Amino acid sequence: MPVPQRRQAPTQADVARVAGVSQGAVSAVIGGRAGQQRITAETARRVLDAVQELGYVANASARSLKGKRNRLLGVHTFESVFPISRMDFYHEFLIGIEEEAVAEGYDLVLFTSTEETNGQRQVYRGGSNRLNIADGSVLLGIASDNSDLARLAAEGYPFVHVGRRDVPGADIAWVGADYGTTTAELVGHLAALGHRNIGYVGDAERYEASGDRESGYRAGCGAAGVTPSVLFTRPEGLTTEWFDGVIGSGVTALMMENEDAAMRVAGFAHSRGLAIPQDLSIVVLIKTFSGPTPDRPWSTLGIPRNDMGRSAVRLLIEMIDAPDSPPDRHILLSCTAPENSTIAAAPTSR
Amino acid sequence: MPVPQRRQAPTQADVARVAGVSQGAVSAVIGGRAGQQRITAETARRVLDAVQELGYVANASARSLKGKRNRLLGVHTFESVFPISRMDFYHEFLIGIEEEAVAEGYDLVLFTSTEETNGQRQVYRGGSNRLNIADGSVLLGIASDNSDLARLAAEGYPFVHVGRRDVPGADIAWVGADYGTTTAELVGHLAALGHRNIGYVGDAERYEASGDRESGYRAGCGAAGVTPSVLFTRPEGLTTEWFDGVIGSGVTALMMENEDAAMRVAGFAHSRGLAIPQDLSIVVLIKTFSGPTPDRPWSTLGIPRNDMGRSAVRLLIEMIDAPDSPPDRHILLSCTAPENSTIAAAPTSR
DNA sequence: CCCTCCTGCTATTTCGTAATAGCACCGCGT
DNA sequence: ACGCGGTGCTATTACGAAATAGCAGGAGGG
Repeated sequence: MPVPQRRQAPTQADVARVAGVSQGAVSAVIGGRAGQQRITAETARRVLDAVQELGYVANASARSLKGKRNRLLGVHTFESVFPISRMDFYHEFLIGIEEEAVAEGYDLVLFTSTEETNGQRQVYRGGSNRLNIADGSVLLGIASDNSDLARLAAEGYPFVHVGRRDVPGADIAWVGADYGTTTAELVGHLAALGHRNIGYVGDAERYEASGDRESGYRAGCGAAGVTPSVLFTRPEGLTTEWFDGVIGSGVTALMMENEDAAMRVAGFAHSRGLAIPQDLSIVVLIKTFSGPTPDRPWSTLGIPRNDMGRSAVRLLIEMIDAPDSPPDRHILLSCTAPENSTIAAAPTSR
Repeated sequence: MPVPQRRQAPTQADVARVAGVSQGAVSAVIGGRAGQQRITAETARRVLDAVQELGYVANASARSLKGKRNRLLGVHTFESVFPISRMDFYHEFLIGIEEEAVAEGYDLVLFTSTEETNGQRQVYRGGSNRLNIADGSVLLGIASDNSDLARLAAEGYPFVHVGRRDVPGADIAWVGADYGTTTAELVGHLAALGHRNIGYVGDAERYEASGDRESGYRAGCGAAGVTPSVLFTRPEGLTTEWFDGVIGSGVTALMMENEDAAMRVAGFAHSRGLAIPQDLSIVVLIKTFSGPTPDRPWSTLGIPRNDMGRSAVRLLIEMIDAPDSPPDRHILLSCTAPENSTIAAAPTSR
């Protein structure tokens, strides 16, 4: 099969020349818009023959130039997209985003050019906004400055944030995980297992999502008739004295926002001869542990990452297609309840 | 503060209107071609102010239609980019590609719009070629068909294939792993461990890379004074009878292209009471096993995936920057030699 | 005082495709 | 014979950016 040795791809004009018709006729035949424009079967055949002969394919740039869209969706992460350490965290989102982009026939632009020397990425760099090259963007990651988002929103650029994000004065579209509900249910589950004294250890840094988890915890405690007990700290802030105090106060279950903190607590428990989960149940609310995978996986809330990625893309495309009648721009997806690996019935006595 | 509600991205014409100049002047200022076109500092300032005010960014489609650069590099895979099953295989390439793109200040376009309903992706799809939107592309994976590549090359589109790829009549740029040399060295290593009878089990499907491995094996045999013995088959083709025959003929080491086949052989060895590697050394030349990670990792050639990704991007950018004086368009990177996990000295007797 | 040269911009064309306006031609009715 | 409507095309324009041609206006020289 001889490959046409053209230096440049054939255009509709080339096809038209071969078929002996005008460029417009070629466009009509290829576009299949027989409704608006009348083409005889004979002409269509000649055009299609010429297409075949020259190996014509449409120039996507010209096509999208006419359509005023690029059919490009941006993916902006505030950290690198494929860093090994963060792989578990972002990878599944990206899979969902890609799957939905495939289904919708969009290409994805990974904004990698926006990285500063410190590894941080920001939307506005040198005053210009590269995101505009895409019809809209999905934003991922936590380390962002709210002002970038506010500005993007103010400019009317279509974007969806993965993870709940409340920016005062701006109505940001987002797809989040419903940590609150699942956390509340989890408290109920622990109460049903006999736990009457359930502690909550939160991160010192508060985000929208961490607030959700905390209020879910409080709601769950209210429903189960358990007194809430909340501590905010960094993992380093957790000391042996604190742990002894917690155990002494009769706590039999801990809900922890931070996996590193949970690892510390596991160490304390071990040194005090307490078994997890027989003596102390532990739930990790979000997996952030940067070290190796522990032998026994934590009981942890399942984040519907794939679904969140897919939903974000779907919502984004809706926003692009119908900028004036926006659909519900805030989507909360249910988390899956944790396995019972580090959850057990409350100890009868200690 | 009035919010510039931009329903549609501003164009150079919009900028020109605000700055009180013509569209051509805006283009000249932005393009920085002060050499050919004279613009006063005052006019340039007004234009740049308007750019800032409107948040203007050039339309990628229009630029590429005109044959200009977008600082976009395409990534085309012939399968989905993030499928779980293939994750190990592609992920590391993508990391390298991303790292280098970050370093060079390019953004990446993942061509996901080219997927057929059967999951296969092709360059020329739906009668159009999307790749044009990027300045050049990195192609990954096993292409079903060489004709796409030949055609792209004939059209003068800059692209680099990851993995060696020889297409008759087209000079395709590629970055490959030097399987041949490492395989040859490996035969020498086995010979030094006392193996005089080293079998080679190849895949029935032959690619450029598999040919490299086989010829490396033959070269290594020649250098070590060992008689080569090659079998091409699918894993299902390996039977107990075949295995018994191989062992009976005195083979003490097997080099296998396919990890699934190696798993089969391990099963046979187990049923015959032969220990790996004490009684039989096995080297897997390329990890393709689709099942769970085995307990003991195979001795296997290390593919420099990250480096291949980075090198492909570097080569691609060179090709884009200097299309007429191409650098060496074929790069072979060394594989790392295997660990001795399933390699041992030849048994003294059996 | 007029002609030339230079400066700094504007006007126009180009890229490939798609949509719209418009134009020849045919057949039919009167 | 003349008009009228329908058919099947062609001609033109627009999309956004960039390159090129060209044009006003001022400076300078003769």
